Amino acid sequence: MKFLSQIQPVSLREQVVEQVRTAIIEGRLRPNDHITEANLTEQLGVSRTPVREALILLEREGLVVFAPNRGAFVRVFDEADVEDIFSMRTALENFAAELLLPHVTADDLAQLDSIINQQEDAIRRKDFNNVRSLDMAFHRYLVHNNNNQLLTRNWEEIVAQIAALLYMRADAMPDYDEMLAVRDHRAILDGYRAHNLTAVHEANRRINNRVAGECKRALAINNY
Amino acid sequence: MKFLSQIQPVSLREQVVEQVRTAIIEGRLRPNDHITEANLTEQLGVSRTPVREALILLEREGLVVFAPNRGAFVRVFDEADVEDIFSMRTALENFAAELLLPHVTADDLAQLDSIINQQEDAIRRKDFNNVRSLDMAFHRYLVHNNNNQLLTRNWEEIVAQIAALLYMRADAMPDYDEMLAVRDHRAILDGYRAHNLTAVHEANRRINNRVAGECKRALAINNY
DNA sequence: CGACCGGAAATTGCATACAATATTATTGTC
DNA sequence: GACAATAATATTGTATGCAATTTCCGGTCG
Repeated sequence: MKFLSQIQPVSLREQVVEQVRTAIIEGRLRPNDHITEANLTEQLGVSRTPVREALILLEREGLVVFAPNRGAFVRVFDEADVEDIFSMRTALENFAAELLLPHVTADDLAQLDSIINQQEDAIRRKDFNNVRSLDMAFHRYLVHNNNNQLLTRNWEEIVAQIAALLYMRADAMPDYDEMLAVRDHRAILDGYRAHNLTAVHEANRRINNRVAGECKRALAINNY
Repeated sequence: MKFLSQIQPVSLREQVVEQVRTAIIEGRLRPNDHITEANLTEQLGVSRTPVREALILLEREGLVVFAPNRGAFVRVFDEADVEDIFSMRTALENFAAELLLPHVTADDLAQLDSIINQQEDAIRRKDFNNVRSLDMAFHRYLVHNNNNQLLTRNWEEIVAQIAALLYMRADAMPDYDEMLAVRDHRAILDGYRAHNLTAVHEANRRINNRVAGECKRALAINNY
């Protein structure tokens, strides 16, 4: 009987990608910050090669941009980017709903409900880091459950960009009402409960439009 | 008045990506072929560094896979991959239709019609390379016209994988009726002409399901 | 004749060295 | 003191070197 999973060597490159991506998503690296290979090399204690390879991957993910011979900068999103990101996200989550709705189980619904309740608690405790990760966990559950690798990958890529945007929104709008997200999630969950695809699509669209609008306003406030 | 566009230095890395990707898409590199850095270095006359970086990017694109310490291999798709790819493609092209349909112009429709006619001609002349690129051009027109960078990128990534699959289909089914694609494209175009989103969605779904089925059978025939 | 062991070859993963380019600081002139 | 020319610095882009791991092949022993 198999009770252990294969050990995979995880390359330095992937570890660097992971760390820098997390730093951007968590807002320790801010839009337009200059990232030099030398700096990362120093902080991480590895040579330029894996650092460089990691930056190239992050560029493809849309989290950093290169200025030729000048280095990498944390990507600054403009209004058009925000529009693209959220409309694409809507499309992907609607697709996920099409895949999942026919097979959704009672256990799935219970899990999702539990995530929402934990998020509500975290908001009450003002534990905002957990709020964010629980918010993501809700959507991630809906997307990952379909076992469509392409969907998962494309969604994860977008969600990293969104995470960065949400940190910016939090800066611009310090007294943002986090409970809105909880209500939104309940609307989506209700759609799944009712096996009503149109309702899920409608909820996704409404939510993403709202958040996109907030991000655009936040961009303006932080004048990027 | 601006009449020239900026010249951008194109890195060796990108050139290598381009060449290897094209080789895979055009079937000069076949599924499971072993790609070594040394081999590419030799053929392309550049050092290992840009070659290596290119392979890492191609892995992210899903065109090659790495076996740790053994090298890169051209990716072999299985039935589940095919299912994922074509269902995702349907989702993306349906999304593209949502974006484009409200703004589609008479000129767009004429361009698309012209592409279809050229494809029909190419089939009659048995100019199969052109058939393939015209087929892609039709879909690409519909996707690129939306100016949604994310959509474009995700679609291009998938379409590269599909191109590789279609070469495999051609091997397995030498007397495949290429005219089917022409009829399909006309169905899509009719949907756009009638400003009927549901019709476009329906056509996309039907077409992608058919082609996915063909690719799965081709996989079995070539026993991958 | 087949299984097994060992070493050579192949191959990547990471580190470092060198070259090219862009930015910044400095110096000299007016 | 402002400005231009130039030198110095910072930084990437590319090439090469070295170590670790895996595969392959030949030889030896049962």
